[in-house]
Amino acid sequence: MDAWPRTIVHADMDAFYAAIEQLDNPELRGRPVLVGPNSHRGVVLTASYEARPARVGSAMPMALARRRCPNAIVVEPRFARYREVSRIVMGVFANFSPDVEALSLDEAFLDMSGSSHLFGEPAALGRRLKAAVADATGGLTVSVGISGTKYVAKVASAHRKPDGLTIVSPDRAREWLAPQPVAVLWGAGPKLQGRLADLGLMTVAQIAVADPQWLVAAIGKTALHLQALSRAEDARSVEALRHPKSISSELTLETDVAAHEEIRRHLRRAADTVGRRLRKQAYTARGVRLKLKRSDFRILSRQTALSEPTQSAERLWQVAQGCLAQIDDRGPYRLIGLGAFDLAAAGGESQLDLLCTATERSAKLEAALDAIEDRFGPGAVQRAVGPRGRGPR
DNA sequence: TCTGGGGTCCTGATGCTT
DNA sequence: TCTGAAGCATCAGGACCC
Repeated sequence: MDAWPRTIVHADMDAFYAAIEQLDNPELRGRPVLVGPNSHRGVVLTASYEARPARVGSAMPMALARRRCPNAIVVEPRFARYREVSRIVMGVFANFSPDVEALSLDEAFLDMSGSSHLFGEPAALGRRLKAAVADATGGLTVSVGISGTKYVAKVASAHRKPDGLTIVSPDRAREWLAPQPVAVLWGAGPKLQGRLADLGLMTVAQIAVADPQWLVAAIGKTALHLQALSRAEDARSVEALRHPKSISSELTLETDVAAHEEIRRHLRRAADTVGRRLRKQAYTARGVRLKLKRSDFRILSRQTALSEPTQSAERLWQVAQGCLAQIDDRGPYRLIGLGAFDLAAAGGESQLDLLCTATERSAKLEAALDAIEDRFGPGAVQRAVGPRGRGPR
């Protein structure tokens, strides 16, 4: 079929975390549910559809969400459970296509090009995929968008939520996008939307026909990317195997801190977490980045390139302390984070790293600590038994 | 209203090399 | 030997996404 040179599916689970809580606990069904930490600095991770008429949604401060929706039930997130259901959902997707690109726990792209003989035309394929997900999960719904590019498929899946199925034939994709607001363009967040509005550009159609030189002069090279999307041009393929470029851990503190000793303590926790993830996922890092968020929300960061790749928490911590020493600022800080970047598949570690890794912790203990942090949140082990990764010598 | 955590990508400034 | 330009890499910060 000429109109469908490629068939790309975007599948996005509806209010995933909240829907799982309602699935597991019948008392929550039909009631407004907010999933997120119930701390004074927490934000909503997911709001169930029953809560959304009260104008609450993801990333909203929990305190505000509770004011707007006082009858909502707040549920602490259970990421281990969400990962478990995610594996089931991804397994369903894998039954439909060998090319599945997971974007997060609750959404994925599937390349279904040339499989109409197996699953039928796009509408039939969409219905079968939705039914299979509901069947495998005990009733969770997924919104599906199908088109000829990743971008249009993604916009289509969000078009009719929840439990939607939107099919946009590639030959009318540009026409379908045209009347939509610029906010649907991937990469146009609140800041850029404001700048585009200042230029009188409110719809996708206006971006599509704007003079590219003028647009680049006005908003920079991002303009070319936006304009390609506005014309439904997106050649990216579905990539089943993607390697992470960085692994990080950060924590917003209950109260701001300024003392270096306390900052170092939090860095130790972050280094333990990042080191553990590096080892678990079999990567080494050649760079360490320290991140501090001041009370006024200004973010400071310092990074250091390593001469030797590492996956040792001890090494990450040492380097992060060096980064901390470079910062000429007294704080206080509300967030402390540590990231490892310039990742490579592990295998060529130095003898020193292997020694560090071997002596730091056994794999069994790692798994147990993982489970504890999953159950009780980041930093739970440190809160209970003190800084991790400094076992008896 | 008062703003999480884990990521990716882009941009401008700066410093190094040729 | 010195200097400036160009190209490139790195760094810090910002915006964005889920």
